[in-house]
Amino acid sequence: MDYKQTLNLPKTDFPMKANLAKREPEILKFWQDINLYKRLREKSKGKPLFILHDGPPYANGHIHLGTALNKILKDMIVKSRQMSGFDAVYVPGWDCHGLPIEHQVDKELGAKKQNMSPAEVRQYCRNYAEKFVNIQRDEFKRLGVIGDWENPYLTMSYDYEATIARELGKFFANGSVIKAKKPIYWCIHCRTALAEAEVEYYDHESPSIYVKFPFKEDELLSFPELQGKKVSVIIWTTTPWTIPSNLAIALHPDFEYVAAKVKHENDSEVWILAEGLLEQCMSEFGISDYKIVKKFAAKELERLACKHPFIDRDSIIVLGTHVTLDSGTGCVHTAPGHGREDYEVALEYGLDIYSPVDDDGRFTKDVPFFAGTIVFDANPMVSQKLKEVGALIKEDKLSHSYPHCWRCKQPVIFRATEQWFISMDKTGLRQKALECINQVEWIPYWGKDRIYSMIENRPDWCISRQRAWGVPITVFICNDCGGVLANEAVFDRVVDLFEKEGADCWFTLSVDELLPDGAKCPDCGGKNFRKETDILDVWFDSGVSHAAVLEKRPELRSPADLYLEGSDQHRGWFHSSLLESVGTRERAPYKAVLTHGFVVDGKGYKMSKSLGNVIYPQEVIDKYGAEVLRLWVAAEDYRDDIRISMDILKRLSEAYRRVRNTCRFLLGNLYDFSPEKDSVDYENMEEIDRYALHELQNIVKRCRRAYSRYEFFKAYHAIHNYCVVHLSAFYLDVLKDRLYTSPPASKARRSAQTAIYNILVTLLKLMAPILSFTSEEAWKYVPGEKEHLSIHEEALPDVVESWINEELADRWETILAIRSDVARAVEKARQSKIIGHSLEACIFLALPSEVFEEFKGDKDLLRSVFIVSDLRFVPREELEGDELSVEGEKLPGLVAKADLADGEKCERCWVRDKSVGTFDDHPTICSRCYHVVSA
RNA sequence: GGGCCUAUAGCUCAGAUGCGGUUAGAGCGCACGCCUGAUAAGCGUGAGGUCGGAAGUUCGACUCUUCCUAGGCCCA
Repeated sequence: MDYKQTLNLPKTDFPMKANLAKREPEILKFWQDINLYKRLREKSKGKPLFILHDGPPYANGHIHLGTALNKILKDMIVKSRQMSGFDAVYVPGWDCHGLPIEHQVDKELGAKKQNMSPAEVRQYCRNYAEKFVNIQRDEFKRLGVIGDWENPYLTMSYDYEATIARELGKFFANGSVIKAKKPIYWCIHCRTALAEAEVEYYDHESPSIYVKFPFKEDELLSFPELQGKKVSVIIWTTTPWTIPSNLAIALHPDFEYVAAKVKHENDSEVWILAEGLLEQCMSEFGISDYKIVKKFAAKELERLACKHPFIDRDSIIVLGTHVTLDSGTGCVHTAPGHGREDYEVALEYGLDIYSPVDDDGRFTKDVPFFAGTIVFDANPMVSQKLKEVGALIKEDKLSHSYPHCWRCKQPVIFRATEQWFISMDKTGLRQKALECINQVEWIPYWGKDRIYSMIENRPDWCISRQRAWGVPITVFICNDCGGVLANEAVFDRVVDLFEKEGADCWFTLSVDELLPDGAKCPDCGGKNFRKETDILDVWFDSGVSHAAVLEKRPELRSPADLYLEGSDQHRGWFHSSLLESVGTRERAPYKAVLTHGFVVDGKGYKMSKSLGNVIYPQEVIDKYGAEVLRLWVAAEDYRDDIRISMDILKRLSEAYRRVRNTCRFLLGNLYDFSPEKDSVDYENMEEIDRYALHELQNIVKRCRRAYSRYEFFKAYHAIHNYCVVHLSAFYLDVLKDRLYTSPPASKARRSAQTAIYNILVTLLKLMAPILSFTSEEAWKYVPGEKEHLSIHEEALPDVVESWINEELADRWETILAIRSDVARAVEKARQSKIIGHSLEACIFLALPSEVFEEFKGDKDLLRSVFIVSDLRFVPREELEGDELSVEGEKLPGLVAKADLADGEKCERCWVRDKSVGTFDDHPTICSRCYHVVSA
């Protein structure tokens, strides 16, 4: 007889092999077909809202691991909150305006662009953005991210553009917008102002020159020892082209300066520089023969005037704490129109913000010798000129970190131009923002310090750009007096038009069509206007998303519960959103802000094409499936840098298989189980099954706590560990005998099935926010009636208090300790070739007396837990000295030994038993099986 | 150059409140073995860290301080 046929072996169609690359799209289609997002919304009506407001990625290019990580994290949060009883609405968005797209379009259009109107170029940009919105949408959906993908928000949609204009109007109305000349980063190649966020630093080779600025003759009257001498201040610069714009020389107020007598080109001269740099400079100049003739405190030289080396103009001495002794001479060449610190110190001293450079980077007509020259080309010419006038001490080259344009990668310049700013202090914006920061929960906590110091120290917000693809600064300039028309009526009119036609109409309609009736210049009463042609910084666009999305959509609200982005957004979106919201509403647009780190390679280095360590999401999806990518996001502590490598992914895919297989085994043993009909009441369940349910509650507790704190790595470890240690290696292994050999409908078997059914359902729900595909796939195989079509409509399991039994847990902790020591005894016997499978063993066990007292009546329970054929309690002395015996490690005082069990192996249940061979009609099976088979 | 952050076994994370105190724990991977009724599965055993480095505070530090190194984000 084939006794195997009489066993209840596991059966399931749930495949062992995931084949995720193929199966995931089927599950995605299922979600699409049932319209999961819509179903979730309908079923969640009336539940408390949880709003995770999506930060809009830029609609350019394909997604990368960073964006994938971000979206998966958001998805796991939204799903876990949804399953925790919230109505977790998720509206994804895209940032559509801005230079990168315009740049790409420039490339595609090439020369054709010259003949196109701004409106036509904008249409091209719009199409370009739309294309990548669609691409990225598909890529995000492929990751299993559930959201309102049919109705995302786009910063280029008409209503969004109208909101941008409306919000800008509020800043004009409250008086915080100012127009000012200010040095800003300027890309002469792109002919545009760049935000701080738009420059990147690369190494660049610059000239390095030391230049003499001679004192005016009568400036040194108070220093008799310098009378009649040729005295100069020595400066150092790596931008010779800014020398024509020099208006001052900055010294540090706390440094000591010296006048040193030197011989230079056969002339006796006196040079002034910082004492701390004297030696270094002299050796640099190759001058060994010098003598200090006087020392100064910087203060003594303040406001004295030097002569510009080749222009008839003074250069006065100013004091500034930005001066350092790291390099140069301690005397800093200051061109207020060409440097941030130069500018600031110039404001203090009332100097002109002089910047005689045009949009193309050419010197204007005011500049003698170099008018019309591109500034970078002027570098050698300036050096030459300085040499001619005898002002150049030394010329060299220096490789250093220098700002470059983020798009064209060309070096940028600092240049003062007329720009629009939102003032940080005029209306107290900075102070109010700092106060609001304290109202927000920052996760991790140090994010607060980070953004606080950024807001504390940032300059005014430059909101204007000289480009085409963006929302215009919708104000009018009076042709007669240059006054600005930016009142409520203007903005109301523009907002109306934008809502109907989009911001493009600013470019297609005439001034008269755009102006509200009866518009007059507030300054001169004039009626002739031109449009401002600058557009807004795109950070302003995304910064108003709380107004354009959270406040506008009925299903959302502001402030959001959570903003979640990479830690770079402390200066980006968190920052601009805060300023916009505080500036117009006096409160932060978010209650909490969560940040994650950056994706780096397996060694902790950032990913870059040049290092060749870039991994693309698509590679991972093709090879392992999006599920493994999700598991990666879950497994890593995202608050730090997040490492990824093919090795890490391989590990994760193995961990995935383990979890999947555990689910499969659970399913396989439920093929004939109906939870409604076959469940056994808790009180009637076997002890070990009740213990399993107790342990299950621990994992529920751990996961729920982890989810509530967004600590997915803890949930992942808890789930994985549970599957491997508790289920696979212990509980399920022990259960096999009972599940397989008992009569199918016996209470013993139904008890086990009741436990594993509950375990399975609980486990799948706990997994669902992370392993969204697999939990959904397995959900379909779970027996019994289900209320919902998708597991994502279910709630996370609650802790079942009545299943918690600490007393039972204590008892089983001891059993597991004994089991662990017994396993070592079994292993010893195995190594000695006495047994193979543990079922061949009989365990001889000596326990400490109090433990023995507790378990002496549980021989058969322990036997089954050890998965052996026989168990005998023996006195300690009987085992001591036996080379097969093992001392207890987990349970000190225990001694255990494994030996071959008596009797024959039952062909059906594989237990060795003396009863095998005693039944004439079934001579190869044991009495236990005999009763099952002959029943 | 400045601000913030990180650094525990080959890998991913721990030791539940951003607080110093028994021989630093898991899982994975690895090695060896078993099983062939979870089988491109399953089980067992074992070997691996002195907590990035140095100094200091302390009766005592992986946990506190300083400095250094490496890496990340932001800024210059």
